[in-house]
Amino acid sequence: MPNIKQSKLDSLLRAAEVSCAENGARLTQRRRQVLSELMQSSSPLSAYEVLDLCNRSTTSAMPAMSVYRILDFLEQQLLVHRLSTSNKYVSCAHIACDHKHFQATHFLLCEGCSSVEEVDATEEASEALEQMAKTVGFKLTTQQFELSGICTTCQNSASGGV
Amino acid sequence: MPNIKQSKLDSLLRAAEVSCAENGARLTQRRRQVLSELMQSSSPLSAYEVLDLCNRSTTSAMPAMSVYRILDFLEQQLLVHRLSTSNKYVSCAHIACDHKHFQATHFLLCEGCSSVEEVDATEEASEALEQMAKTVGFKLTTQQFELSGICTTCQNSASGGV
DNA sequence: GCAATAAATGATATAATGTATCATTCTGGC
DNA sequence: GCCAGAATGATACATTATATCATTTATTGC
Repeated sequence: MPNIKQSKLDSLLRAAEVSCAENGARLTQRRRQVLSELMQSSSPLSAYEVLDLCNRSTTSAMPAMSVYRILDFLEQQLLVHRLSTSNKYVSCAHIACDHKHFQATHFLLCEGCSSVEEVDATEEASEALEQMAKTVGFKLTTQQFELSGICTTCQNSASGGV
Repeated sequence: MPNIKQSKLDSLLRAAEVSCAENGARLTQRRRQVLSELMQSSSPLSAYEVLDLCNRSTTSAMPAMSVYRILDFLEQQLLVHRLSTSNKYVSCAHIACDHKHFQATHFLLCEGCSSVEEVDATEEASEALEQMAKTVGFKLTTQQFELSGICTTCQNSASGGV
């Protein structure tokens, strides 16, 4: 279910290519393919789900190893994010814009439709959590949360499905 | 490395037994064994790590399936918590006291010594996160965060390890 | 352009983690 | 003791992830 238009996909991939080039890296055919599948998915995908999608759309079979390698690469390039609670991957929501990942990034996971919303941490939330950690002497280093909830769409379509 | 005294361990296990009984459940020998290993560990353990520890201390080998079943049981009884970012388990910090899990529970993971601190969510943090979700129309259902950082001990012993 | 080098991918094997299923044993109530 | 249900054992298998070495593809210096 391609939930984005071809033109949109193309421009995202172009932006990703530029972004890689700026880091002295290359967005090869395989990497583009993996990233493209993630961009077209409305929900996070596991490594093997990505693999299946890739092998469905092409003739030359990709080995699992390659998918893991490529996902690692894409994550380093900040083109995809890994959700640690589900061991799945989503393409970054800010590939085409000039958004930088200065703050912590959080993910809102809809229990209804499995969609994911990527949001920046607010000052208030970061501070409140830091304060909470401080009360037991902890000094936070990184923050990335995956929050379960119900998205707007699913709240309205009371049924709770896609 | 048993980081708790035998007397402490015994009283924790007794409390766990009582807690189970109150729910009409039984803390069997196997379940006690698994819980005991988690209580004695200073850091979270994976299912297979628990399995190895159990099989080291007894003659009759426990199958992996049992460990998973028992961990599920103990989690339902709120005697252990599952850390979703690492797929590991820790024994609850509040087995012996009358603490109830009314609020969300968070976990502070020390990058230095791998220890875990269990803390209740503060009002401020919960509210700030809810607010953050609200800005994109999300309604949160559950919250449990695993925050990386450095614990007091490791901050002081600048070396950073146990 | 072409060899030398590095980067990326292919291919195979295997480790690690988690679940399904059915058989067996244990437990409490009668 | 017997029965029903709970708990565990045992086996197989699905899923997820990594190690390793061979091969292919791109880049650089000449």
